[in-house]
Amino acid sequence: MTNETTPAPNFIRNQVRDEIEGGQVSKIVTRFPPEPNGFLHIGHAKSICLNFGLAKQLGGECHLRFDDTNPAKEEQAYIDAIKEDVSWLGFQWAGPVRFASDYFDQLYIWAQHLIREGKAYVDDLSPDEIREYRGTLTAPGKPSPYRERSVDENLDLFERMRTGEFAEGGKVLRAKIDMASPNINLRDPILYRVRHAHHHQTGDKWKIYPSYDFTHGQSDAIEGITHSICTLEFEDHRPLYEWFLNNLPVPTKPRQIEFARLNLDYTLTSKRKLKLLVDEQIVDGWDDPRMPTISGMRRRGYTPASIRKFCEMIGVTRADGGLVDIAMLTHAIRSDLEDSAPRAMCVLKPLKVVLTNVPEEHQEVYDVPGHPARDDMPMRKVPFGRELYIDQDDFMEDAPKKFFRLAPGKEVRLRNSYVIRCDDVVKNAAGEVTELHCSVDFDTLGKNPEGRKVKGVIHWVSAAHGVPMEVRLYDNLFMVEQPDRDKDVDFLEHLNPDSLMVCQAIGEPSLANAAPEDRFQFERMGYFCADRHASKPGQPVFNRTVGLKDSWAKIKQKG
RNA sequence: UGGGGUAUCGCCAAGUGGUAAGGCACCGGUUUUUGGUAUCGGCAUUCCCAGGUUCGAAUCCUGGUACCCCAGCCA
Repeated sequence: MTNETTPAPNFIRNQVRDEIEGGQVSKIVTRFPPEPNGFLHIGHAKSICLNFGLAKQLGGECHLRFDDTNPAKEEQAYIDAIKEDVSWLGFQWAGPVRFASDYFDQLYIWAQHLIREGKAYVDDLSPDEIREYRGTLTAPGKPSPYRERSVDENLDLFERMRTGEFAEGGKVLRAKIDMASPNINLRDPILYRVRHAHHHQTGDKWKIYPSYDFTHGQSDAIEGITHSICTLEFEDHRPLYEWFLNNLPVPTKPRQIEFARLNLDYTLTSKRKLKLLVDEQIVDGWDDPRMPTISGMRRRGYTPASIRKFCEMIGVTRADGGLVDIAMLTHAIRSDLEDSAPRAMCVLKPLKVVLTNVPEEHQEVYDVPGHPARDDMPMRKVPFGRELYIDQDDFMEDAPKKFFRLAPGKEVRLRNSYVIRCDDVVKNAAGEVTELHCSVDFDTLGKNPEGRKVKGVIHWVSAAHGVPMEVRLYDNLFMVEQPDRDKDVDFLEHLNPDSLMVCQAIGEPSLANAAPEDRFQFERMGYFCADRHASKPGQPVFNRTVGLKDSWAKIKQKG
């Protein structure tokens, strides 16, 4: 039922297609290489859809490889979460889950190879000294005094680094390239650093860990990756990526291609900052429905198809600095759920209505379609009686002309039921409306009233049959388009205090036994998803995924 | 006047010398027992700017401008 879009062309897809047609590549192999130091977010979804999507469409394969070269920041829990997110999005990796750490032995041998070739050396400079010697953006660096050590000494020192003889920060292995290069990545980049850390995959085997630069391209080469797709900030690393491939006896020569990362309105796509929100308990974990993480969006009610569609919509380019309108995302989920979500009525902010001309013992049950356009969805039973709840927002005492809902003396259609007229407004001592007395026109069930038009339709729930339930409404986590735009203002300053609103709602009986992750359209209110943690059949808890488009809100705003 | 990139409608984005796709958003009509959906129509004489080449330029050349990335023993 999901309207999966056909793949849009983009410069990478076109290039790979040309290479396949031209015979330069027989089978494409890509990889998605997350570091297990946090949860995946919507920006990663773009990369996942690109890498897995490309492989799928062009008859190749895509690997899942954890880029686990920094044990201090990584955890098994993140590995588990990432695997689940990729699967949930609907992608299967080829072969086993892979780890850069699977290649540590080979990488070590290749490091020794560079030393023997005179292309790598052990440096004793401190971190601060290394920074000084590196120079600046405009000034060239200068060679370390340890740069010309002999091959034997380097080999010996490197071996002793491995066995844990030296302290962290004391020694590093560096490539000997060019300290005066205008590309800072070529000023003798660090290959290995000493880390006496326990690694989630390799345990305590290693006291040294390879850097990203020394690991990534060679891992690609070992796996036979043909196209190593990454984001634009790695563009400056490409000469280094290629330097390793050209100076090491690697089995294949992958190519790195860069694309622009996703920037989304009102959304943070920085793992570091998202982690802060979690650590400071500003949100309820990585999968809080307000988080732009894959798991947060899942819990909010986004479907895998909607996220895939969004990624197709935004395209893939090298143009940076752009900012995607969040409306694109909400459009993607609405268009999916419009077709697939069964309908139900649920009153979020209940206001009691007594139908004075309906007898106490009166009972009616309607058979209502589960979806207005799909007769393959099961019908549901909707009971009706003397006392109902409607939403507070559907009544106004002093209603403007364009307000088509209920007001004193005015008529409105109860969705799937009769037309009623508001006769009396009951208030408490504080002057607040507590109850409405209305009368039913019994000649309006399934037909329009005689001689007049009733334009408004509102949803309702029978008071005697309604199911109380918690419903959570969400708004943007941040109040500004780019919460981390200004370097001098803490992004937390922009937090939206009203990003979560909890309602004690009353839903129609068909909602009572919803299973976790069941999705519905609450008519006129939006799309809702039973919370995968808190919701239980018989005691449902719903999260609002996204509201329906609301043209009344626009009219109201204009005045 | 360090290096590497990018500039096409409010936003995303096709387009690769032959006379500006599409989506989102927005505006208006029709249908509608969801102010939803669906459907119809509108929405860049112009492609960052200025010159130049050409019968013809968003596409080629020259010179500007703006924005993004790089000085982690992070990835």
